[in-house]
Amino acid sequence: MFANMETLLPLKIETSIGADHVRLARLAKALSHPVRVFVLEFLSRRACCYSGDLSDLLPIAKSTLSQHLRELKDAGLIQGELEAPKVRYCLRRDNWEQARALFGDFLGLEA
Amino acid sequence: MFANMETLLPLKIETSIGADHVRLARLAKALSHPVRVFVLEFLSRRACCYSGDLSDLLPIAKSTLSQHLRELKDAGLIQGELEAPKVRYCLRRDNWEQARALFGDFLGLEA
DNA sequence: CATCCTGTTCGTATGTTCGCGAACATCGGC
DNA sequence: GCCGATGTTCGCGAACATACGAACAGGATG
Repeated sequence: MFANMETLLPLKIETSIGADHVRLARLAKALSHPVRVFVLEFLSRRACCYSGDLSDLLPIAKSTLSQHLRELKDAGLIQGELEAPKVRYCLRRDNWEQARALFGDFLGLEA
Repeated sequence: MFANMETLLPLKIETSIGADHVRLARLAKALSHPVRVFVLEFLSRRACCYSGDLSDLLPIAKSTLSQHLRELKDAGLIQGELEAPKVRYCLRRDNWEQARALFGDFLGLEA
């Protein structure tokens, strides 16, 4: 047997899955629900929108929408600011660009 | 109140989430784990590979890898053929192209 | 200050994902 | 016909995801 058996696993990790794989998977997870895809597409066209705009369009409870928005926020893809009684959501352009770059690289696409 | 209140929800569905949102979310879900991202990237470079090749590289149990491969197969992104004692996995180019098109459209990227 | 409007958070229920080892299936070779 | 090599499927527990309504928070407005 190998004396350094316990070192093999870390070696495997290094030589296979890297930070970009994890990052891309994290982004893909954020995109892994139709509602979140819709929200991102919606926001990528308009500059910003209110939570209520989305709630009017989507056939889900407000609490559910709020949860999806939080996931997008946690993934760094959107940001929300309290504005009067409403909440204004915008795309986070910096991370959106990073996402485009990562997916583009992975899929062999370009801007 | 509206007399046709019960028709509003289907209307919402039609006017918001469409088939492409669902399709993209389905693909994103397949990409939502680092191991699956790695496998796809690996396969997109080489034409095909054996399950054992991946097992040698990845720090996970074979049964776990098999599960991830099945998910990619269910998503239509890869195909596996039994070849002697091994299993040969290849990218499904047709659906891979469709995935590239969907993501490209969504992200505003071109081939 | 009470109220309304807009969203978020909480609690809960239900199902899905992830990882493993054990057991099983399949095929070539002895 | 049995064995070994290679993967898949099964069964399980822990963790996470999805959805909802009820309850809560914060700011404008009467």
